[in-house]
Amino acid sequence: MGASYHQFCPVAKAMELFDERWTLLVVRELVLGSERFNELRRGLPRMSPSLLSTRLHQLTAAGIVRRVTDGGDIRYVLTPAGRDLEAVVDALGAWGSRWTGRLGDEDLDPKLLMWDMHRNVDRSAIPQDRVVVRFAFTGAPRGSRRWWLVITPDEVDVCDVDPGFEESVAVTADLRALTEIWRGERQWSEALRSGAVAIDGPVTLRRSLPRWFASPLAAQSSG
Amino acid sequence: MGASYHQFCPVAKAMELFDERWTLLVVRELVLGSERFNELRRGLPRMSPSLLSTRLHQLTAAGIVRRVTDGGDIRYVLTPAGRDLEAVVDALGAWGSRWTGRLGDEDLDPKLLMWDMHRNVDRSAIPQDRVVVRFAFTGAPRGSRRWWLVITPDEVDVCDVDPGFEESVAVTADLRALTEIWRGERQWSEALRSGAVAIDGPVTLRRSLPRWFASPLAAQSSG
DNA sequence: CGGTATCCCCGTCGATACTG
DNA sequence: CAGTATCGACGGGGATACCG
Repeated sequence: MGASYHQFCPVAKAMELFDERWTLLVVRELVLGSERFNELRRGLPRMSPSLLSTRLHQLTAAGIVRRVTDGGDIRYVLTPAGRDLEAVVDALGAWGSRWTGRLGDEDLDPKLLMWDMHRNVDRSAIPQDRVVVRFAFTGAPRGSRRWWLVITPDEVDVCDVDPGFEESVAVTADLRALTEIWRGERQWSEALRSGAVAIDGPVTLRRSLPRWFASPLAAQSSG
Repeated sequence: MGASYHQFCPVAKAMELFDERWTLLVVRELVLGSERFNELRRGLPRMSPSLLSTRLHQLTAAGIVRRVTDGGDIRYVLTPAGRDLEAVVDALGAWGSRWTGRLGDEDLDPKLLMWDMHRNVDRSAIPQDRVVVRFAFTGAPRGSRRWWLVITPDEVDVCDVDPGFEESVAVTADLRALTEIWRGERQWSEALRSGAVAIDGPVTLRRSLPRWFASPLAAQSSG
């Protein structure tokens, strides 16, 4: 746990838990629905596994997380106290959207963007059963420019190598542009018009693709 | 500034600012109305002046605080971005009230309690012009057991030495009990009945004293 | 009153490797 | 998949002294 502030103020008591690096981002991942260790890691790629482990222990000790085992299956779930933190995460996210300004180049991460988009696919907006979307990012480092989302009724997979299936539609995008769209700071329509993003494929897919991805960030900043 | 998380998520961008020790408590003080350097220090007694200085610089660079000078007068005021943080502080305070459990002994601080009470006196609830309240804390370290609040129409002063004026009413209290009352976790009536707190003085003053102090913490946890 | 300067320690965190 | 072990650096921040 973090050091005590020696204050009786509830804000101080709360911040004793949350003023340590990564802690609230772990909570964010749990609020977003991740439950397994390596699932959490994918949402927190720059966090070392040992530190994630430490944080999960701390959050468990604080009564925010419960480690649930079922056979070999291990999941981390929020307790009622943890679920109540959604209000804190939301308040921080709302403030961050409004006031943190333009993203730095170091904040752009195709892998993380794909991971976040993949878990917010709105299947009901997709007019076919199985769709393969290829993403090509300009302005991303070599080796993380090409990605595929394989969307089936049951699941959505992220691949960084060609999965082999025939691609249904291709998105070519400036990494920053697509990130800003995802954050709700830019419109698909504007980005397509300006050429920052291009969609290639059958017209029905091309037209509906922007609605396949239901960004919780954009929903938040507009709501 | 804190190190980057390399994430585009608004929660991460916000936490880059607030995951450093003390930062959000400085914001809390500003939200509560403190404006001068040494006024902030009184609300953050365990924070070194150099660190407070650093934090104020960081908050200024982040567009959360503005340093306003008028002659020799220097004040720190929240910008619109800073005022928007009130929602974050409130969410944290609400969560902290509900879930941080019993205070540790190290969280009890008569000086801080007096400072917080003094700035939340509801003058309109006091039936006289000038009132001197003496506080005697049991369960506090020698040297910080006796305090006085001198309440006049214009201001409220905290003293740790006898101010000389005749005392109007005296409160004898277990430090933890009064702190818990202040946090809204206990009722004056119950504490008086149980003997954890005693009020001595003229009956009119004795009866109305609990309403003189309008705790923002109690208001929050009940609302 | 409103800060800065300095110093040093200790703990956090990051990196990497490794295990059941 | 689900973590633990180890190790080193680096810098945050606590304490104290001091200045305009």
